[in-house]
Amino acid sequence: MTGLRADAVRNRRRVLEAARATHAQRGTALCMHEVARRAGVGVGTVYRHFSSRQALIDAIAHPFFERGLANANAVAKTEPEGERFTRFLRGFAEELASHGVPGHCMWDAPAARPVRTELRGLVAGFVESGRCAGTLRPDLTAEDAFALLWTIAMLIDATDGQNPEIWRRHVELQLDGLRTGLPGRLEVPPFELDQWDRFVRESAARAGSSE
Amino acid sequence: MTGLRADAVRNRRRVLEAARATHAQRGTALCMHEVARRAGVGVGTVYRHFSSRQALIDAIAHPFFERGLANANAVAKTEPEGERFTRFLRGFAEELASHGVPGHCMWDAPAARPVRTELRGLVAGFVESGRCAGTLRPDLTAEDAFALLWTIAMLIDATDGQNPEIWRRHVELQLDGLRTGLPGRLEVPPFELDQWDRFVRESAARAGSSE
DNA sequence: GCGGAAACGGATTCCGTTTCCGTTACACTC
DNA sequence: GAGTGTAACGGAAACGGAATCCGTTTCCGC
Repeated sequence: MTGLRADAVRNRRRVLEAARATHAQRGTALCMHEVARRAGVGVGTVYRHFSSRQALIDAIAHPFFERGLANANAVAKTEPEGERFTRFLRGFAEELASHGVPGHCMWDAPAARPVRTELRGLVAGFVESGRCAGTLRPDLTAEDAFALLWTIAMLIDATDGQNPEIWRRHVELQLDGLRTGLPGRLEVPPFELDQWDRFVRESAARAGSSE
Repeated sequence: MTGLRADAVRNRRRVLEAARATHAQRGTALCMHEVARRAGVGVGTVYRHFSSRQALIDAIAHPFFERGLANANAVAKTEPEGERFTRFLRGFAEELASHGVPGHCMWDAPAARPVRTELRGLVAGFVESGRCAGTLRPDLTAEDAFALLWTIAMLIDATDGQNPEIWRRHVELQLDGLRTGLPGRLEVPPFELDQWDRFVRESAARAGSSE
């Protein structure tokens, strides 16, 4: 990244800013011409820095995951074990709703991979803590939590965080349903992390190709 | 619809068949040229019958809802009150996974509106029965169920029904979480049907415009 | 300041949707 | 069964947006 020429650095920053501004208005339907125009550069330059539309959106997604991670770290530090997952999920949803969300795509954005991995580790820890503390059902897995996060993100993203009555209610219903209770054992086995990874990759590819 | 010239009727049928075949292979990323070629007609003809790509996809969505409705009717007739919602949701998910699903868009497809409305009424009935029978949590609303159906559909649709380990597990986790148990009262109020309708409309529009 | 590598910009290609209009052939009359 | 009005057809072309290509410009080490 360093070793870039001065004008290149400047333009890269401008393009990113323009992309963020455009994304804020148009969502993931942003158009490369418009980003270029706003940044005061040619389309070619946009493509020099971000090899595709998708790559540009990925780059925008990065700060979102960073905030998520900061959030998760705060939760890990300040919340009691039994409450961590609940607090994290609520915060995640609010964050998703208030700062425009890159859709499907963001779940596989290469730029954000390390951050996402770390975030995932923390979430897995929250699930474990909750189970040990006896506040989450004992057969809940980290992967179940990831899938849940994904569906909630879809619900929120579908209308860019409008309709809070709907997604807040959904989140609470979920949280309540995951508590320890008298529900029976699930007859369906848990799935593995790499199955989830594959799922995310495929769904992102599918969403990308049709867009 | 009737009063159409004989050749028009024939072509309309051919286009629909071709569209279904193409959709089965390519998902909602089908291309109008290809549909036209397969149907042995010109693109113009496709557009005469279906005013846009979206309209064509809507038309494909119709039979899906009809099968869903048939399914729901069967459930209403044969299953005990307390089990209806569970059985319906499982069947809905399997159906979604096995017959290619039109994505976001289908939830607002005008062609399927009457069928969808009827289906929705039945689902509301299932929720009510479950609550009365004491198998579903008493604060669950029909609208909660619709939102749940939507998120499950997204999960399944994201990889066209591949990854059954993931979505089956998710469905069972949901069903188990909705049972009567000792979970607390939700602090978040239920939302209204028209809020849900607005949500669906907006999300479909958003998904459509970016495709 | 000079040379050449790096970066630029936008015309161009590519690909998919949608429109438009000259042609075709159905259906109805006599 | 020929004649006529018109619904329906087909496909060429316009359009819109992503991605590429290449001639031009700018930077920076010497």
